[in-house]
Amino acid sequence: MDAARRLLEAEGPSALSLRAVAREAGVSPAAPYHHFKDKAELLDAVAQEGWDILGQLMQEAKAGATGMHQLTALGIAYVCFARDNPALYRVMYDAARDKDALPEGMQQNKDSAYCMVRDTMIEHGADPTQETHLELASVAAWCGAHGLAEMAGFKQFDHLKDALGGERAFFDAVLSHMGLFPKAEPHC
Amino acid sequence: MDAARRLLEAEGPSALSLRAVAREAGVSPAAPYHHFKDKAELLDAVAQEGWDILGQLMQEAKAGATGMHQLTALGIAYVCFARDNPALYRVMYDAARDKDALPEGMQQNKDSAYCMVRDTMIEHGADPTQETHLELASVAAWCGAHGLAEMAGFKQFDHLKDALGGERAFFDAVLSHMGLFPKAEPHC
DNA sequence: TGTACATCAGTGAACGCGCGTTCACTGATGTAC
DNA sequence: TGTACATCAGTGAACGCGCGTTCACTGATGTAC
Repeated sequence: MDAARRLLEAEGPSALSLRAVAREAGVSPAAPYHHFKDKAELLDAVAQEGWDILGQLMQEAKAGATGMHQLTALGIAYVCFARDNPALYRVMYDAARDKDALPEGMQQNKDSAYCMVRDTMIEHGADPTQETHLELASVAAWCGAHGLAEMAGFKQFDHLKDALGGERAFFDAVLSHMGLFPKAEPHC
Repeated sequence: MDAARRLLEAEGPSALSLRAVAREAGVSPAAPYHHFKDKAELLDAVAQEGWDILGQLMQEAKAGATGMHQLTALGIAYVCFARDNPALYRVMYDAARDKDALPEGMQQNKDSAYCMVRDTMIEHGADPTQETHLELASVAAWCGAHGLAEMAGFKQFDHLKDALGGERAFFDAVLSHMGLFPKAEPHC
């Protein structure tokens, strides 16, 4: 797993073959089969690790903010994770697309990234009895953050980052345009 | 190009090799090299075709709506395009990510998908002199639509689609939660 | 109207490569009696 | 304390595969004089 993570950020998602991972781990091509059924299982494990890390980072981000700003902090943490771990982020969503589903438990586990968004909305005024409305707001926020995460690297938006005074300000400004995320407090 | 498109929707993006395209076109593996410098050039061409089609569909969607609803119509058209051409959509963004940029002209050509969003906002009240604000709103809308396009296929949201009475209603509800897209008129 | 030449889209065979996976196997470590 | 056995993480060689790309070549079509 360590080798996979190392390789991923060094060479990108397309370099993540079973053989390459074994090579990086200093081990024969057959060795990984003692730990994973096949390539897909290894990739799934890497992806799951990614979701766990994301959840953890978002937890920390939430703890470092107050009130409604917690929601923005979650969004920023999400986008920063994607920026800092682009290859891992890709593997996470590739795996999800393969199964046409986000990882199981994403909507159940209290400390999953998705549930944190939902819960934070409830804590700050969303009506938990309006189940559909609440879920829609969470999905919308999730979509917005994911969209931004994917766009953020494009050159076309460099001039906006400059105009706003940095990448973080850009993230903040885009998210706050979505209505779901209030403008952030001035720190990261 | 036709063979590439056919193959893409039949077998998915990972099946889109030069050899496979040649095979699908009923031609030898070397033949494509008379039309494209290498594989990347073919993929770029396929992606560009995708952007053109997307722009066209959005144009039509806009023409079929009135007032502020045009913006929602654009968003829905975008998401529907991604749903109907998932593999092509993937190739488009894969190519963009490779170059860290959306296709050139995306922010210049009047009839590009991105500019249509921007222009439609201006037509319906956005202040064209507040350049940064206007661009941020466009980017936010684009991010939201892209995020939704990527999430829409996940099983986790099936129950929301059911609760709302269909996929289109789901798209509409999520987009309207983003503040940038007013609720749609009741048609597709 | 002919002739010479250039262009073009194709062929088919070959290259070297990295891949996922399987196989029989080895040696170290843990465990039951 | 010894002995027999099971488990475990590994080896290394081999398999068949599809890939991108290159090569010298072919035949049809267009064009200049």
